[in-house]
Amino acid sequence: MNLPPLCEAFVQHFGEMGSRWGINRTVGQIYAVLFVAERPLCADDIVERLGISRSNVSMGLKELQAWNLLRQKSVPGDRREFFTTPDDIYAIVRTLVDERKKREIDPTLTVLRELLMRSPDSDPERNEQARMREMLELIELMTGWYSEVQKLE
Amino acid sequence: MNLPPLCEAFVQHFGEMGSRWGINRTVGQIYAVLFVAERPLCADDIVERLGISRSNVSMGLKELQAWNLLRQKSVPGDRREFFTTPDDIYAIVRTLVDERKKREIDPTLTVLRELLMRSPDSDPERNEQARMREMLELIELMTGWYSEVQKLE
DNA sequence: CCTAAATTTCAGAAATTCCTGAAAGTACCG
DNA sequence: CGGTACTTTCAGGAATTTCTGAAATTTAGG
Repeated sequence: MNLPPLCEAFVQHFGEMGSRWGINRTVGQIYAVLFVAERPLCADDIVERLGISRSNVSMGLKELQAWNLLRQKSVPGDRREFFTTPDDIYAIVRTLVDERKKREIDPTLTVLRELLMRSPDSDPERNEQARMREMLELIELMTGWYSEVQKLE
Repeated sequence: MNLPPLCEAFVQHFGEMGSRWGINRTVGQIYAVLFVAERPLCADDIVERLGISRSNVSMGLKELQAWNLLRQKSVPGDRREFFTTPDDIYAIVRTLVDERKKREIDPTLTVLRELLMRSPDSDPERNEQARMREMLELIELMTGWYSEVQKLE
């Protein structure tokens, strides 16, 4: 890793946290590098700083874009793409929360609705159903609040 | 898997979500089984319902306990341990959020404080430092709010 | 079109995580 | 104690995820 000491420690930490955050080590490190960089970086800058393969960087950037966590800058007369994280950290956090909701909550909401929709009340699994319905209602309540809060912003 | 169809679908879904939630498939499935069960279950009940090895269940239960997500019941005259999820789903969610904060946020808070503490302001990495400080301040703000809300409950 | 710079894809190697059966541990009872 | 019913630990095999280099694809000039 080819970074000054403070940055290196920061990047290492984000790598380790990456796994706990459902992204992998490399993706976490790429984000950390972009986050502290004082100018937009291109893929090869990241290769150089992290000492990982070019293709790995490409995949990592793709994943971060799928998470909506990057801004793309192009420099006129330069064919390469440059990337930054949004300047406003609060915006980053909002995006993170949104995306996690999309991946971690919404699918469950959908599945619970479907399951409960198509099973009759007279089911032999009546009790289990009640428990699932309870869960569904709590999730609906909480996502409802969340989308209210989102509107206010 | 030895479960009635609605439950099986529910359990399968929680297995798949498990990975997105930082626990693994089996642990997710174990929790789902306990969640819908209408009585406390012992380890062998879970083995039977999920068709996985006894030792895997043991490890899964241990992990769920580390997450504080189980209640333990003992039946007098029976040597086995029985487990349930808390009845109050809202309590489950609170625990989940607490534990995730503990694993996903608090370590970062600690590391950032340490890093920024020991590097002088005159550092050549002044710019990167500023960005890290910004992040630290936002996390402090947010965890501060969170502990206020916690007190109210 | 053709070339060259840059990016993406992807098969399989490397690393990591998960799962199992066997063995060891624990606790209770007679 | 010795036996029994249950639980935990753990080495190593199975499965999954991550990473790489080589090849394919895209893009912008000339």
